[in-house]
Amino acid sequence: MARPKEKRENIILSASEIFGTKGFHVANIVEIAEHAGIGKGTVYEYFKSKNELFVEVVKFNAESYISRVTQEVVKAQGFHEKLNRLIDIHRTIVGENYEATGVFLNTPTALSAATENTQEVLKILCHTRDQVVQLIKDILILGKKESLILADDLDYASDIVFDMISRNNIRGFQLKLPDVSIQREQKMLIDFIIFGLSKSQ
Amino acid sequence: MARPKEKRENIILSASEIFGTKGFHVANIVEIAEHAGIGKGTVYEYFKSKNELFVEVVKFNAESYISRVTQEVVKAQGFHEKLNRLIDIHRTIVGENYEATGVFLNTPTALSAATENTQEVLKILCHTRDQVVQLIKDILILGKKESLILADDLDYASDIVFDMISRNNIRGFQLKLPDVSIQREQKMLIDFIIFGLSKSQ
Amino acid sequence: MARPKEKRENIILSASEIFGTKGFHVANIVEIAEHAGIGKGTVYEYFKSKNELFVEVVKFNAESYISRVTQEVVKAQGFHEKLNRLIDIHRTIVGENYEATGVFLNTPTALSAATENTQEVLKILCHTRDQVVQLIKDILILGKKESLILADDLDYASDIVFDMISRNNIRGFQLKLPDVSIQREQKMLIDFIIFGLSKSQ
Amino acid sequence: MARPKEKRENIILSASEIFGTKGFHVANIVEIAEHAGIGKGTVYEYFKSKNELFVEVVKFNAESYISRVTQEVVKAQGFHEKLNRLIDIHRTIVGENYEATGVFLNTPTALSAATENTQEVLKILCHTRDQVVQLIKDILILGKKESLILADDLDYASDIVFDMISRNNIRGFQLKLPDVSIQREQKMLIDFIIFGLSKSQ
DNA sequence: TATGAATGAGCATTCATTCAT
DNA sequence: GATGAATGAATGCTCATTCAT
Repeated sequence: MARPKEKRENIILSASEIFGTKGFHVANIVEIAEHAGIGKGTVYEYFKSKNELFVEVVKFNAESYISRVTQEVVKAQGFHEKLNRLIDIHRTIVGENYEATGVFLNTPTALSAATENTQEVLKILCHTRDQVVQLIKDILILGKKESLILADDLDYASDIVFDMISRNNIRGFQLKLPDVSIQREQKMLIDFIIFGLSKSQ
Repeated sequence: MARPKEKRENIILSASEIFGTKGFHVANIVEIAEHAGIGKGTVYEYFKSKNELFVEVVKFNAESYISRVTQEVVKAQGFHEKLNRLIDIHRTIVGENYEATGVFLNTPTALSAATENTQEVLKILCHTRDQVVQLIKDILILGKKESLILADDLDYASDIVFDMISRNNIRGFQLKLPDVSIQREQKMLIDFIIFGLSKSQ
Repeated sequence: MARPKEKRENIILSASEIFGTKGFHVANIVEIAEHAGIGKGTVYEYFKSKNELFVEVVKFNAESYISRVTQEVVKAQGFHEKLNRLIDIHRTIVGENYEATGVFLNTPTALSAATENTQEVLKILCHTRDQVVQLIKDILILGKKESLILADDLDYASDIVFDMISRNNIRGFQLKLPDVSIQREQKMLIDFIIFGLSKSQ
Repeated sequence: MARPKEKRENIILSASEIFGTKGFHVANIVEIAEHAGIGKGTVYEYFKSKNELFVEVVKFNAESYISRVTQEVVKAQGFHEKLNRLIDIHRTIVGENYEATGVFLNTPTALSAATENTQEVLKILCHTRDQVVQLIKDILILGKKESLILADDLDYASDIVFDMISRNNIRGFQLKLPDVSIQREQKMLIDFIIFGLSKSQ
């Protein structure tokens, strides 16, 4: 017997790409199935409906995103390194699958058309966002301990930093900036986060 | 009988609302026509297709957005007031029609499903964004003149400020924050823009 | 503007034939539409779904059946003539559209597979049956007045007479009996109804 | 492991119930297999197709019906007792499996949707009906010998009696009459068969 | 032999678009 | 110009059937 887990994941991966590229409504099951190299009926062996498949796609990517980001940040030491690693891994993930991963976290509205499961999808995305924001908050707390930052309201600060990180990367990929520019922008971003416009960047 | 121009705008207004609320694919022509108080055949007298209508909707809202923002900023004096006015008017516009206006500027991906005209829509949105970013850059230049900010790369800075302003407002509306919180967050936002995390907020 | 009533009825007539010939599940909308000489989308302009169309088909045929039977019986005078006319018109109607009309009245189970609307359909069929049974009861009352029959429980009697009339005709068409035989059987049927097996037929 | 014969019959029994309850088209192989406690592939080891299974189900029930009815009637002595037993056993069988058995004999049209095998199924049902009608004819011959009935055309008479017996029972179950009423109706039915409406019932 | 994962034909339904009035 | 009846392409989903294990 084939291990269903693998096949299921295969479908999710395929669907991630198609949903990511075309959006929920333009993506269609036949294409997802063909892209996965299976018959369309098979998709329905693993997922009750297109809607359910979509929710699972979002879940899968959200979990994978969180897991990778967390692991990466844990490995780093100190405020600066952790922040850099966070920005790096975020960009890497977005780069691997521009639409399917990073974007999801950022633009819940992008999915608004999924009608039936909008609520469920939004819940997943909010939860994911909350987790990353918490991660960022921990980094900021570290930054305070290291006297690198002074901000008081770390909840707000971490929230805004998350936005900046994800917007930053989206922009990078949308504009297809060269690596050099990306690194330069990343440096500026960190400066901006720390010093705002008050310091010459 | 209404003059053609008025009828056309009537359709665009109606379509803005429906597209904005439901997204391109879930919105349908019949509903847009009914909401405009006309027959669905009439929509096709003014617009070649649903796609074209959508493009016109985006154009209309983008232009209206730019025009209102510009007028508002012009009225204000000095860096602080201009920045505040910009954030205010942005929030006002988003508030008037959450989906149809502000969000468009921010999340090109939200529209990715419009297939045929994705490119055209993206061009409009990028152009709009560029205009606001330019406006922000002018404000930042003023800020530098007033020695309120020090940043060098004002291109990058204005870009990032734009993101922050729009994300900030989206968040406000998504979380349905009370006005008091919004004002508090707006203050924090400006502080963040100017001082980053280096200053106790 | 075309008179919708006519087109609607056209679809019902077409659907009666197809549903009648093939049954609810084998019948399909495209065939019904083609048979009606229209596009399949048009069917949905007049009926919300295949299920609703089916219910309307049953309603239409039931009403038409009742109306024709009643009119015919009213025209006749006396027990014998009324009973003969009833049997005649029943056979005529069944003959015109074997499946779509008479059979419906007789074999509610034939429709059992219509799932969603089984209950609604059954209600219509029961109601129709009740109406004819009442008509028969009135004929039997007349028969008693004319001292042609003696039965006491006319409710039961009319019920059973209805069954016999409809079964009789179904059989005639299923076996494709020639007209002579049908008339002979009709005579025997009436004798049976009146005298049972007690009288030499 | 069960001997093939048993397993085959197990499937037929299971299928009888499902087909009987839901009709040919709504019934599905997975449910039949599950209800039989086997895998759906196994059904195809014993039957070539859903259609063939259906034909076998009809055959099985028809044979079982004939066999039980015949055995029961043989046991009884005299016209009255034989007729009563026939009506009794018919009702019992219908009661055991309302849809799967008695109804089949009665309403060939109920099955009309089975497309491919309609003809084969109809042949079986007609044959079964013929057998019971012959049985009834023998009873009627006995009745004539006992001078209880006078009818000449016993072919027609037995045919009509069959219809009445089966319709009568269907009605009993559809209306869910209490036992008392059923017995009362059974008495009225026999009276009707013998005396028609000429005798006060 | 028994199984159930895989498949794709088949169908109900939606909706952008056309066009006769 | 304004309308909405008519249309059929497009698509989600079901389920009988096959076949590798």
